[in-house]
Amino acid sequence: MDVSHLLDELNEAQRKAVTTESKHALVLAGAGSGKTRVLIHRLAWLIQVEHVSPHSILAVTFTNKAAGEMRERAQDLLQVSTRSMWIGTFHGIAHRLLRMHWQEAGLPENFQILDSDDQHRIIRRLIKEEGLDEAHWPARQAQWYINARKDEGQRPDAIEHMGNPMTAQWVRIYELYQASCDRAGLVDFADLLLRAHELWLHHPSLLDHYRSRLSHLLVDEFQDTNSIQYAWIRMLAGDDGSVLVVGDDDQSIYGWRGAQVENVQHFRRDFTDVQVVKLEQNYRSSGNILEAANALIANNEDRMGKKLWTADDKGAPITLYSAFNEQDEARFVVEQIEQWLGKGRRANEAAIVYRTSAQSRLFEEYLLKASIAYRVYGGQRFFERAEIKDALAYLRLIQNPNDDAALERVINTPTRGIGQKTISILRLQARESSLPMWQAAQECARQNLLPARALTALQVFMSLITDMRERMQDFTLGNQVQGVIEDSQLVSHYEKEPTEKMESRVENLRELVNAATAFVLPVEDADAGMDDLQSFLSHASLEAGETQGEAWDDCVQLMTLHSAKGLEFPMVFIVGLEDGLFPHQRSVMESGGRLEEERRLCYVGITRAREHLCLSHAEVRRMFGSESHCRPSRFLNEIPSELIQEIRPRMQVQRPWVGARSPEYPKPSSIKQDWPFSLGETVSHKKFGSGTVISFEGSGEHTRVQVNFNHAGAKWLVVAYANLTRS
DNA sequence: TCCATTGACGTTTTT
DNA sequence: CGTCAATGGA
Repeated sequence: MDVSHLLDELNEAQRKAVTTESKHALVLAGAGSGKTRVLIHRLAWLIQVEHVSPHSILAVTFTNKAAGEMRERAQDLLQVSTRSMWIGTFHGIAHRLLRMHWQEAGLPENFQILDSDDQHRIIRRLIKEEGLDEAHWPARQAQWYINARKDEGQRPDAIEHMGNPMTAQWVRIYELYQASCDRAGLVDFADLLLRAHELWLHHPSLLDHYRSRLSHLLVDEFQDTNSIQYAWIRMLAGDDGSVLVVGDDDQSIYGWRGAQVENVQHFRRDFTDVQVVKLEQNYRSSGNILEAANALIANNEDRMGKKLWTADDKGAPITLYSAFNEQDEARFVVEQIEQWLGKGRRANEAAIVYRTSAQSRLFEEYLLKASIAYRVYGGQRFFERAEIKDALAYLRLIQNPNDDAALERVINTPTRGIGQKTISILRLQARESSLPMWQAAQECARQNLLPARALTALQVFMSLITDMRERMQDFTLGNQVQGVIEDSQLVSHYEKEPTEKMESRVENLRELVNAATAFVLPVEDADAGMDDLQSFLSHASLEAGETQGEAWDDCVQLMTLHSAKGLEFPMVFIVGLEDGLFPHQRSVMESGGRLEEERRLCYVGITRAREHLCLSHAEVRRMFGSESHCRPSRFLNEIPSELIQEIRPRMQVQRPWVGARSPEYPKPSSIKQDWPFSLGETVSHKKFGSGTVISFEGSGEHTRVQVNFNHAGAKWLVVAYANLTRS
């Protein structure tokens, strides 16, 4: 068979990875080096050249987006159905296994997935019930503790607390939480992975079956795997499975979430016959940008070591703007974007990237003022909205009345006279008898433990749920959702809210009905024995849906550095490069590689840029209400200065004085009006060619401008005589 | 039950 | 400075 189409467009290193004859392969793929392409082509190679059955391939990623993209691209390249291939996220695949083998996994058939919000509520409630001081034992920390233990594969009984009362207390909370989830048939995200691992651990015959079936494993973003994911891969691979992992240790930015970069090193140790391939040719960024990235990341120790290079030119210099304060920074960035647009470039080619999400606000403000459309990544997701979760909670109760998280959510939403008192009686009863709350409620009714009024209210609620279930048994999914929203009277409940919010909430509920109506039960879910409702609910938890806006909208993109990973833009602004903000204060203080992770984050940011990279920092920034002077980020010093062109206004006006609040305070933007050009603008000169405006001086006919010419270097020119033109 | 005021707190986020 | 959650009064 002619396989040239699989190799033709690959470079040598990529080919080596795709055609490897070693049993295992570790592909160290630098940013923009075509790692997804390698993964896809390897997949196709296995099928078309090595004649591996698609049925035997498992490809895992971290995000649904990546999984979807992989399936799509594989489909395109192979021109055969990818349906029989297992392509998905770790969580998605674990979930599927648990649905198929719920009995062996010790789960009820109708178990539900608990998202982190629900998890938080449960834990908080539990800590209260225990009578613990919430200031001393914050639910957030307990949640973090539990998830961290699960990510390490530890169940409560396996944790040694060695007499440490602190640890003992956390373990106790973990135990209580787990018991409460088990009673309710709830499985949290970390539990999906842990249980999938335990499923094989405790059922060797099942493991054998999957080992012989899934003989070829492909793992994307390997540097982000945590202990349990790594253990799971190892277990599945066994002695005979073949594993190819792709990752970049320099882009490991999720250590704080349990990701173990060490897995990249361990892979070579734990697997035999591993071919290591480094992909270092970059197809994304210009030479200057890559050089900056290389120089920066070289400051990290313990790297596998890679050096990106490109066949392209050096490209435009990296620009650096030192703003007076965060307002000035935002103003500058927006002005640059206006120029970008003025050159006929598109808004969605530009991205503003920052360390903390709170930083987006000012940029939004200035973009709004300039009437430039923008989109902020990482807002609230569709299935996480309160009204959607309420509606889903009713559906979950229909599916599984023991789902305590769902019951607590809607037992009094809309208000139906079941107050805190009644609910705590139910909880108490549930705890004492180790029953889910639904059954505890029945018990309370039977034993007459409630005042008449509360009892009536409770019975109204319970029959509402029971009636819904019976009435809607044969409904289509869309009608079920519609029916639940009607019967629960959620719409009129939300209509009582202040106008603006209410409209979008009601609109969202309508959208939920649309989503349910359009939902098609995926074949693999049907295979795993799920019905429409169960599959829909699982999807809602596992992929909480689009953040907001459509990616293809022509908007300036605003996002944190974390969410920028995997994306690329012709024009990238990395803002807020100040010590304390980026690197973040908390990372500077804590040791243990935190600072190196920040540096990797910066590396990720830099390597998002294709043509233009613009860095900025503010000298004064208002944080938590008070102003603070900020040193430029140490990362700026780690980028060779010859790659950076500083754009620095030489204001005739005094620098804005700190804390000035007078309204007539001269804003940099109003000063700019007098100047024919703006900072950073590209201009051209008859003799010197084109260059960038980097500074101003004087006013009126004496205005001088400093231009850094691409060939002639930096020059001061009197605007009145120089005859500069915009380009 | 609902609204208003007060108080604590303040990375990064996908599943 | 802003947000969110908890508390307390009507």
